Amino acid sequence: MAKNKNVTSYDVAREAGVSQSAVSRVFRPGLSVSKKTRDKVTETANRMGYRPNAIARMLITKQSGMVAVIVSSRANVNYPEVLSQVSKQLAARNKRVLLFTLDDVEGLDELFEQIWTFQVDGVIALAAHFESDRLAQFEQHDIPVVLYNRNVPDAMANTVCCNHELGIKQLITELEKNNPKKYLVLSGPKDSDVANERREIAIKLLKQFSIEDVSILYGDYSYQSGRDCLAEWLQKNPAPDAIICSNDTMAIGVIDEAREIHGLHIPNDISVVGFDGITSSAWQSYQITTIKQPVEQLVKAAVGMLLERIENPDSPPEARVLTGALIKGNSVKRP
Amino acid sequence: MAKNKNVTSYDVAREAGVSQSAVSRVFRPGLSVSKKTRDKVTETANRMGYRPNAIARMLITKQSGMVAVIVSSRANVNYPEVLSQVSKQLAARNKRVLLFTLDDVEGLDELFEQIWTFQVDGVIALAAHFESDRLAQFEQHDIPVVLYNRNVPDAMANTVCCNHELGIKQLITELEKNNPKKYLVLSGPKDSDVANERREIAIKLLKQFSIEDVSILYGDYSYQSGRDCLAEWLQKNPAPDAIICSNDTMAIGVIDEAREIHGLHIPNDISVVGFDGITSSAWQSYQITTIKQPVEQLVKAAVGMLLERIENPDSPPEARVLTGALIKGNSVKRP
DNA sequence: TTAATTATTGCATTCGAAGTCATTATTACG
DNA sequence: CGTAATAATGACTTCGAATGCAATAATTAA
Repeated sequence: MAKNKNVTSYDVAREAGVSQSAVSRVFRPGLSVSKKTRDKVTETANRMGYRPNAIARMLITKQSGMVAVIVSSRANVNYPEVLSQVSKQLAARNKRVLLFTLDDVEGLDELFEQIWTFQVDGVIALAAHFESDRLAQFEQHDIPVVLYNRNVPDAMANTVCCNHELGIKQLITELEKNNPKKYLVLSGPKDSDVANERREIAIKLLKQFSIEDVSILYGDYSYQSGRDCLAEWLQKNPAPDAIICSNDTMAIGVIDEAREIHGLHIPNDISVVGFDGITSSAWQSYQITTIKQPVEQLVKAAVGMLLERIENPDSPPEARVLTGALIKGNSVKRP
Repeated sequence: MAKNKNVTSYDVAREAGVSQSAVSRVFRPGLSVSKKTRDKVTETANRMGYRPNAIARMLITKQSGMVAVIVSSRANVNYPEVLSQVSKQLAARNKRVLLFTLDDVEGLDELFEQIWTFQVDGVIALAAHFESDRLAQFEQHDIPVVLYNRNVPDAMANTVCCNHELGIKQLITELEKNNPKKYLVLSGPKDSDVANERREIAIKLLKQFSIEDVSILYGDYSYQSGRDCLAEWLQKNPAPDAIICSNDTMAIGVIDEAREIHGLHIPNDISVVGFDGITSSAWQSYQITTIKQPVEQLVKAAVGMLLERIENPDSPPEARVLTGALIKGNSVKRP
């Protein structure tokens, strides 16, 4: 069996004594074929090792069955988990993932070229920043887009995002139980939308809690930047009471630096909170109080919206905001 | 400009007053076109927003320009880094990544179906286990395969792998500096080829070092399994002097468990080594002595071999073994 | 049993670019 | 300036499956 290679529907048709159309119909669901020919074709196809050629099918149906997933290098947040969820859930809906990684804005034009030429059915962008004219291009090409982990109310694209405001409010509420005096906010990079959003929300909420003594530091989401920022701060200032980090990775860096280099005790000397709920945030040595992103549900929402948009191109853009779970770790001082 | 959608080479040809063949030639490198027509066509194409349709091109050239990357769920080792490297390096060689994730062996048939129908130019499998009849299928379909992070000498596929034997030898040499009495080997799961290889090599090398008192534990590569295995061991036995973990993640689990629950000091009470050199192995709280996989070079080798095989299908299978770097952390007792 | 339906089938065309081949325009050279 | 060599061009075919439409077969109704 399975003779492989270049067995076309014509070959099967000839062998089975039917027309090529008949073969084609057997391999498309819900088309009118008699049981007799169906069996005959199926048997012959199996015997000859025939598989419909997806490329040819794409060409005629104008559906590639592929979804472009754009991963910006900034999106390390849960990257593996998100990506594997996306792949799995798209597979369940009979779509494949065409993966694009994006390092710098330079590659953007090239990336878009690729997307047009591959005629993908849709796009899921993980934490990538697209100017609105980029989004307009997708519109022009009739390619539905879902932005994952972005919250742009006015966009013409669908978005899914974790509820930053609620999450950060919960974190601050935790921190406030000890009435810390001095707050530090360790933000992600200024060119990251998520980082900016988280930072501004933190500042706004702290104001609402009537806290004025807040300093802002800027890291780049990395472990090392968490360490560096804290080290630099401690060179000229006393230790703060609480640090709000824009992600868990920096929080881990902060904790390591505070503990190992400066002999500070977490949480007694400094309370630290993170965001994302990455695996290592729960490790015994850190046990960070953080907001766990509901990755599976976020992805489910993203995939669902995308497919809805593919099937029904006129459905209006939608923003889905899901609530993360507060993880009470051991990085915030108990009253 | 950029009117988009369904602008075909015929449209451009008509508008530019040339034949469709001419348009096609302009967009393929190295074909004979006069400067005049080239300019005219390029201008018209840009004005009309024409992009060659990759699907149609695939059909006629029988080259999809896509490489299937199969990620087994077991491959968490450096997953994000490897994947992003693969994507980047393939992009540089003008190939795209079609991503498949593999959870269980159940999905394998379906996965292979997909690969045939999508007519990918090649396959890179990350730490997936394929029986030899599976490999034979690739052969039959004339699809080159590279197995990443696997070392199967007799296979008919290309393989790239880190030098486990050398790496583990270096680790044992480090450990031996203190003449530990009791060794534990914490292996990965029995159904993982890499885990089995690392375990057997460790056992063999320990014998060569004339060490007989070795116990084997089995984890599943996860943090939690590292903790659980050590906890279980310590219930009935005294602490060992050295633990060889098959990956860094389990080593981190072991360290956390030893330190936080059992009050043991690393490295003074127990020396621990890992393997892989993942980011978190270098975090201040762990500083694991480990072998760092040369991910970039491994990927470069894998991509290089694959493309070589695509261009020259008759080139013989090859196994590339690259040497990892010994990272001297702080998890092994100094003499 | 026959006409009217309905279910199957095959023919021919289509998707969009690439490549073959024969034809025509250029250039080179004696 | 004429001829050979070369470059450029377009008409036509190809890749492999899907589908509209007309033809035929199977069912049903009368």
